[in-house]
Amino acid sequence: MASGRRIGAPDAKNRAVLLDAAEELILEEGYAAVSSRRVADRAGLKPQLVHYYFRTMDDLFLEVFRRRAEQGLAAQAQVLASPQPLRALWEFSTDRTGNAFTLEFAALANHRKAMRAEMSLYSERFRMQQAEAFATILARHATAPDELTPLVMSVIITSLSRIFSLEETLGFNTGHAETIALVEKFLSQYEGGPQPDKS
Amino acid sequence: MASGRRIGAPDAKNRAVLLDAAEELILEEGYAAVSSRRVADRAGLKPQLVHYYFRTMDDLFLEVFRRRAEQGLAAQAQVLASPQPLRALWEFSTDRTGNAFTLEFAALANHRKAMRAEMSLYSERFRMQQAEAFATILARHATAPDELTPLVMSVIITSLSRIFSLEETLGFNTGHAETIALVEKFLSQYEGGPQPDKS
DNA sequence: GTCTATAATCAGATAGAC
DNA sequence: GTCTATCTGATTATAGAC
Repeated sequence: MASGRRIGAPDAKNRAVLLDAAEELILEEGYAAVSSRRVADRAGLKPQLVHYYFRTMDDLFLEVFRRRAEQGLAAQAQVLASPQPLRALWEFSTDRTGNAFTLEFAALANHRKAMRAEMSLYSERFRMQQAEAFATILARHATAPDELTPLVMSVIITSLSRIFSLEETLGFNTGHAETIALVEKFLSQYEGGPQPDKS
Repeated sequence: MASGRRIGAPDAKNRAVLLDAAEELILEEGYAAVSSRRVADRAGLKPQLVHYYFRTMDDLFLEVFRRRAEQGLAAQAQVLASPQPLRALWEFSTDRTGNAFTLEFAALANHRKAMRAEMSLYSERFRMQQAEAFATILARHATAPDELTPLVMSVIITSLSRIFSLEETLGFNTGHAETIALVEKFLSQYEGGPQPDKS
């Protein structure tokens, strides 16, 4: 028995309201600005409720992360089912909001063991999901050099798009246009030119 | 006149002591854990002194950033003077400590205007310094495709090494070995194999 | 030029009321 | 199962003492 304190039901309505409020705050002001008081204010609830539904603030952060990560995995699965999965992933990985979250959680994970473990786990799942989708594409292209495995493509695409997104958020984009042109050339080589989305 | 409050001399000894303490704390526990009390404790000084030498905590962060950034630019200039600048930059950009700082400051910059402006400025200087050094290398290689400009090389090398460093800090390295092998091949193509450093 | 006493506010967490 | 009164301590910042 770790503690006699009781905790709210996982499906309680106010629990979700608090998660939403915390998520918004993380995005708008960063994880460091997220306190029980501010979360509660935004949710229209009393601050003590944060500690009723989440044992500690770190628990709250973990739950927000898990929720976003699961949504992200589902969204990425959709994206990878596109007829041009490389191109689709490139667009997907450039998403500003998604990358803003990743930055916040990475900063948190850097100093909190539980968050680090969780992020590592989900990073693996994201990357493997990408690699599996790319394996199909590359099988069709005998021209691909041996070194360009699905995993390598996944690493390069997400690394570049993440840094681009981050730097653009900082208001800095030197060298982006030229590099995007190179990526574009690469994408066209493996999937053909950009096709208008019919969905 | 913004405020009647006085501020400590820029070259005062305790000012540097506080900067050192803040820098250590940012690295070890993250910017969110940096308070005037904790900085002062580590420096062996009274908390109020932080506000004597730095008007606000944000000013302190800004000063820590500037100091590191200037040191970084000097270090990078040395590195780029190497006989194998591409290879040297690749090693340099993989530095864990440097990337940990960048992560913290990026998270801060995401929500603070002054920090964002400062980071943008220095990012530009780092990138241009790299691109200028690479221009010399690429001039010797008529085999380089047109798209692979010095700026593009700079973007790709730093993007990959940053993400690698970050992911490894999280304890996650899926796909790294394969991608590094590809980078290695690329480096050898432009600069020859790894040479033992004689310095 | 250097430092401190003090103000005003906010923080996470828990025991206990409904 | 849901919520609140309350404790204890930390936070930034300033006005004023040396």
